[in-house]
Amino acid sequence: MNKPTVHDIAKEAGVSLATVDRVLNARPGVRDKTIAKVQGAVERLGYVRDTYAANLARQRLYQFAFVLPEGPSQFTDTLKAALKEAISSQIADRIALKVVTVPAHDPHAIVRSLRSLNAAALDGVALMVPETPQVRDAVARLKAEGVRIVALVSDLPNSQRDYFIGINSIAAGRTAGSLMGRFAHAQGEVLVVTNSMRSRDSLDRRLGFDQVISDDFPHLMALPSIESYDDAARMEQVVCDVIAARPGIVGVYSMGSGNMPLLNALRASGRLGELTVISHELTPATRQALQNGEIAAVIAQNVGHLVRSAMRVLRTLSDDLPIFEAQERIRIDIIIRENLPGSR
Amino acid sequence: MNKPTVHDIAKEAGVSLATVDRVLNARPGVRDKTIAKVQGAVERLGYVRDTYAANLARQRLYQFAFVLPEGPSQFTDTLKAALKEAISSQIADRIALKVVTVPAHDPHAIVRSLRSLNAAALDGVALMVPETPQVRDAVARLKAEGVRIVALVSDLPNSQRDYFIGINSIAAGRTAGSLMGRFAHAQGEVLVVTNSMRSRDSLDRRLGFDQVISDDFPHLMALPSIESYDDAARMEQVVCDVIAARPGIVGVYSMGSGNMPLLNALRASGRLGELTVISHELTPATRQALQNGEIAAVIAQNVGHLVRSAMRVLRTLSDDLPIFEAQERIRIDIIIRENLPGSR
DNA sequence: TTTTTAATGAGGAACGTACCTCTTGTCCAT
DNA sequence: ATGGACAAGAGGTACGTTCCTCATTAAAAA
Repeated sequence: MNKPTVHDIAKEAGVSLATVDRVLNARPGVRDKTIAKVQGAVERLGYVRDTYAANLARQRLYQFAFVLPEGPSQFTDTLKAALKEAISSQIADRIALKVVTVPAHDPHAIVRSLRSLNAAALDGVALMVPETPQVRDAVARLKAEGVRIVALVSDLPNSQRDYFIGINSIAAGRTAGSLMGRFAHAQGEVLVVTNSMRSRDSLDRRLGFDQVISDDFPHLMALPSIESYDDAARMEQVVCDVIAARPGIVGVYSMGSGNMPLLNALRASGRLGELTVISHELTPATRQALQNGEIAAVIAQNVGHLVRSAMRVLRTLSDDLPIFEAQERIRIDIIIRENLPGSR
Repeated sequence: MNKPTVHDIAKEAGVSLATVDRVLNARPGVRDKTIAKVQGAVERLGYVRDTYAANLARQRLYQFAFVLPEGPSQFTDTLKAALKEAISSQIADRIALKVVTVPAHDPHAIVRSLRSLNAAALDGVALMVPETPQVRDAVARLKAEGVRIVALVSDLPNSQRDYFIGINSIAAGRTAGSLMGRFAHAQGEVLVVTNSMRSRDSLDRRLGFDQVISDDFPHLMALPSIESYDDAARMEQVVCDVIAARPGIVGVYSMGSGNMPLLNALRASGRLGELTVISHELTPATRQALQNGEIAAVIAQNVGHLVRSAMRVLRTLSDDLPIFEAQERIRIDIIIRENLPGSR
């Protein structure tokens, strides 16, 4: 028995091809009774629309936009690289991609960018921006115009996003905490650094980290967060000072970007060897530090999966098809020197 | 500028559609000079064949077979489940799948199964069997008949497989060793258990594990491997005995399947709380034990990725297309309680 | 030069679906 | 009963590719 086609459905339901087409594509002009007949046939034969033939016929070109934070960040750089790579693969078949970068900390500029998108010519948007009331509104507007919205990396829990693709930040923080607790044997303090605690991701990571440290590893004490506000020099200076001032520090948890200045400061302190360093995101800097044994572990999300998943989900949403959740779940990767993936 | 089609190529190359088709599908009857003209046009326009339209026209149905070890193993069970799930998704579009189970330790039975496959009606085979001379020959025979071969989970390095999908066992062993060394602080011995050291995977994992332990963690000493030979009762008994006899044991490394009897024995010993247990493969048993805090970490490979990758690679090989390696690389997952993925 | 052979052109049908037009049928209100 | 509105049928073209046949041309062999 071969895969049933629309013709088989028509025969089975005792209606014409045109009617089957009307039902399948939810076009008007069909009685409820007839709709039921067709749907019955669909279920009896186990018909599934051949998406590829459909897109071929429809001359479908999915128009997606990726909105990413601009500015120098190794993480977004790798993300963009993954995006570029995906474009030239089968994954991006029939997908026209537009990448827009926005200043991450300027909600108004973000909204301006979102508004400048031509919603009419757009099927979906993947958004990696902090959630603000303005963003929330912009998302609602896009949704209203029929654009599918996917939150990427950091969720927009209070917006009308259709899907979130990324890892749970609390769980990521807990993972970091657990590794820190097990790796750092000696009693002592843990330095926690981040870009900015104004971001929800950082807050959640810190929350998860603290939960685990205080519950399971009483020999450690997590210090208040140090924030760099994207200022590498400042970060380096502050970390240097704190490390010098507090000999009780046994571990460092880096929650966000800016691992390069952090590592520079730690190297300068001469105490890197005795510290257990755990950071987020696999970038050239953290990869190198892992290899050197300077960082004990990196908590990461596979950017390749991230962008492929985003494209698959946007496409699936655009087709009003159900999402295969198991395939889209992004794992919290723990990376140490020994399981560091190859060249990419 | 839209995606170029065969018609555009024909125009650009100044030949007819038929000739373009002959060139693209490597059919005979075209002069070298003309082939060059067409290929030049292809490159200039950046033509990529629309695989879906092609398969539609060709009425292509990929015929793949998965050859998996039979017998009670939670790992192969999850693998089969992942396979079943993939079949009902878009991934398996135009793929007809046949799953064959073979007794893993009987090379002749494996070869019989492989021979019983109708090579003429088969495009590709994914093979998860130990490599023996007989298997090697059977693979060569299938290859000769034009069947693409992918080694799954354990490689067939000396056979003519087209691709290997799985993790590097030495690296997996090193990862386990590194975690063991960092998690188990106290000086002591590490018990190493496996199903059988006759399997290359176990040998390699042990090799990697020992490298790291002896190089980086001199406070630990890995004991000789205990083998269960698929005999749960025996495994339980031996582990019980060894645990009782050696109070210096601080860690347990389980390299293969059979985590259930191992855990039973450890629970019975009453010393599970003080032991650092690291095992392979995420199964219901190891998942439960992770959640209970009985196992410290699991080294895993994502079976979902495994089967999806296998299907993608087989399809790509069947189409004589280049493989997008970065996408097919299977990561060595480190799973602890905190980053245990959701329900599946 | 003529014959043979190989290389190429021209055109069309098919794959499963979408979407279009035009026609026919059915039912209800007037 | 008749018009109108809506439901359904019938048939077509298109999408990009494959694969087929048949005709034509150019080059090599006789």
